[in-house]
Amino acid sequence: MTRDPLEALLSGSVWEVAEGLLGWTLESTVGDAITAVTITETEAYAGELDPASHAFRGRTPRNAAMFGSPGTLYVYRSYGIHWCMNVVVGEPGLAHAVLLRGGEPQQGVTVMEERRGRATDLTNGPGKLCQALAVTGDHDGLDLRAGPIRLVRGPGIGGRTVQRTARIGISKATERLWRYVVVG
DNA sequence: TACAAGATTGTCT
DNA sequence: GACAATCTTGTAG
Repeated sequence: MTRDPLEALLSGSVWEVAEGLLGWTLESTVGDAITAVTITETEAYAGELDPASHAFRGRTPRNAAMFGSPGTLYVYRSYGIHWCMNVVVGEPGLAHAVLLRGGEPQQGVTVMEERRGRATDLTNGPGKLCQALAVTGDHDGLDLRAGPIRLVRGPGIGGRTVQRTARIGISKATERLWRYVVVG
């Protein structure tokens, strides 16, 4: 069988994927512009096993995409204002997902600056990342292999270390070190 | 039917 | 460092 690196990555556990996604490229082809970032910050959410996950209390119209197949994009609205995106992992119905929290601008920086309305802090946060790449609820449930939002093998983390820390912005299960960050 | 809380960000002091 | 903006979900009456 083919050795598609994305398939190989997605076949792992949600924690393996969260760490393995660091250094990958997230490419967006929304509109006429192509924008891409190198992923440097992720968090693991283990569905119904995880009190901090949206899927903990079962399936709802909002989180339905999380119960789909591995490689599905799950986009949700945060605080009614921002969008945040996840990569679905594991068997369908498991609702495991990796939250993409941040990255380094790699392509289409000018477009990202226009979308963000500023030239600093373009992609160092979940909501900012989605705005810079023009990811919205319209992309919820899409396949990350097909686009317009795609995951492709990136330059890697260049020998830098990966740090594991507590997750951010949640009030439950904060003792679990399920956040992965590239140092530097 | 009403209300509180949330995987955030930007602005003001 | 503190607070407002704004929408979806879950729970209570």
